[in-house]
Amino acid sequence: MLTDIARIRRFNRAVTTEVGALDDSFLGRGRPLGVARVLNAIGQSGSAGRELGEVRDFLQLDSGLLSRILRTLEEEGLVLTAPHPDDGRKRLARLTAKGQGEFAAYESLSDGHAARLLGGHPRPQSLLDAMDLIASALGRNRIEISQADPRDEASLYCLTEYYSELARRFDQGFDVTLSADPDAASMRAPCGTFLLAWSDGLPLGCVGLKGNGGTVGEIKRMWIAPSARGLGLAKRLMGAVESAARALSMNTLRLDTNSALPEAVALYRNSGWHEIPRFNNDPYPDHFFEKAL
Amino acid sequence: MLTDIARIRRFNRAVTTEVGALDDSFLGRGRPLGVARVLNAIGQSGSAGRELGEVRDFLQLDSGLLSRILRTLEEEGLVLTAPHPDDGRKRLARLTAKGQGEFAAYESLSDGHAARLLGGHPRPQSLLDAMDLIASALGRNRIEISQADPRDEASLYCLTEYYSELARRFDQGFDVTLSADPDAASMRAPCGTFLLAWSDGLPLGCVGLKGNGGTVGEIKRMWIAPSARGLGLAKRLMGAVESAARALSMNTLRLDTNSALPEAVALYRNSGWHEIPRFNNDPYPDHFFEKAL
DNA sequence: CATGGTGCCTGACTATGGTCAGCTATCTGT
DNA sequence: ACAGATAGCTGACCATAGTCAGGCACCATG
Repeated sequence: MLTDIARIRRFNRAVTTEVGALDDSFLGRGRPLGVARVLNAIGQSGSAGRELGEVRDFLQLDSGLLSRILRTLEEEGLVLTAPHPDDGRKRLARLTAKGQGEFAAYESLSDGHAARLLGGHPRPQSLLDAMDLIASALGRNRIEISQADPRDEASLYCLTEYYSELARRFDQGFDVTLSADPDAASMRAPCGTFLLAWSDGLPLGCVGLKGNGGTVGEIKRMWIAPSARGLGLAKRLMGAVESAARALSMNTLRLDTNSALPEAVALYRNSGWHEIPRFNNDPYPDHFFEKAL
Repeated sequence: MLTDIARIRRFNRAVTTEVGALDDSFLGRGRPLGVARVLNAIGQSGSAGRELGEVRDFLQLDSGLLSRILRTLEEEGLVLTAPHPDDGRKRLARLTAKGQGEFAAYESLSDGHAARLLGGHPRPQSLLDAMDLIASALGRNRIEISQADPRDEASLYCLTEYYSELARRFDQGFDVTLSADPDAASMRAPCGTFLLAWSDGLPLGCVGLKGNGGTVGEIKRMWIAPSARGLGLAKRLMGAVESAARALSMNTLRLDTNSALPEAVALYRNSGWHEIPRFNNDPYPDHFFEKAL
């Protein structure tokens, strides 16, 4: 039978072959895979250097093995290690100029690979969306939530996606400048906060907490990337933003939303929020919620 | 910047981790990966046995290495090898009953993995579609065209998809029983043929050639899976079916189509077909083409 | 029936990844 | 100051994968 499982197998085979090919291209620079992986792990962290423990966790390497690989890289003149300034037991590894060159060479191998794949496809955007969906499905446990500035690039990316989704879903369209606080100024420390959900370097969702120093906060701009919907990320983000609110000594949260976003309305109803009368003059919302912390 | 390349990288990382996890689960049965892979390669070919050369090509193994792995499997009582009946130099490997048990255990590990992935996702159909799209993009060079019976399961799968796509795209819907030759009887040897495009066990497209023993043939039921569109597969299928027509001593091909399928009309116009007057009473088509071979 | 080619096997060897015990230096808490 | 924990290093060891030359049996040709 042409089961779903056959389709997954085909995917696995295609991807395994592809990953193998990528590994082979990594071997093209005359270095064993393990060494190349360590070089890349160190290179990813920029010039600040990276703690060895971090590298070990990231690559799942044994301490002894990493140590030996580092010696190899040091002998090649690609990596320097130095004691950690705050903790003499730890060491930091960083790339030398030569190491940065090698790192860049690996990067461009892998980028070229990606560009070739995209360039050869008739619908690159669908391909990327498909990749996002699969990466989210496979990596759902590795999504991390962290604080950010709403003016950061990743935040702006999420907000732009959010606004354009609102524009698509609201009958009357959406213009952020008509909404209160369009530049998110009050979603920063010390009064508020802004959270991003990250998955392997790609932001998958955001939520803002607007405060004025008092005990009442307002949740704004909650958005989840389409590829990550249904994985429980909205609940996690809401939980995280409630914790942040408590940490800012708030005891009441409010939010507004629109019935054109039924999944959001349902989420609020199912997680302890209750409807209250309109509390602002924003033209878009038609539902208003409050929650006691 | 949040480039497309960052998204591909994230996909690569997610998938590499996943493939690693799959490999780990393969190691769960106390056998090294290479041995497990050979066991699976032999098991896939059913009870007939598989030529060692085939296994070597499939797994990209060195002859010596395969030989040793086979000895391991024989010692474990999982595999039997015997000389090839037609060529004493070759050998055939097949699973013993115990080997089939182990093979089934590996299969169910991998199926369980797949089922868990699908079951844990809110939109399994989107996930499968995304996998198809990616597998087609990665494996575009490995698509093979072969002859089939239109009553085979894979053919029926393609035809069903084809009919339901027509039903979606035609304003008036589509009912195959209103069309001439609904059961594809004349698309089989010796007068006609039916071709399938295969990618790693999944049929991605089909085309029928209807003949009556004369020099005029008719192309019917050309369909390409959505995930494989734009990769040039339609051109390949048309080329293959034209060769098949020549082999059946045909010198003229005809076909009908509908302006609701503009990509098909464009393909015919761009590959040597010219429009002719209606040549049947089929209720659906509104364009008719002919090509001299 | 000789010749060269093919498929498979064996033995010898290497590289890579990975494990583990034990060591030193350093930090943390009391 | 001291005990115990922690981070990293080293040496010794092992398993797996992979390479290569040479050999044997068999096949296809003339």
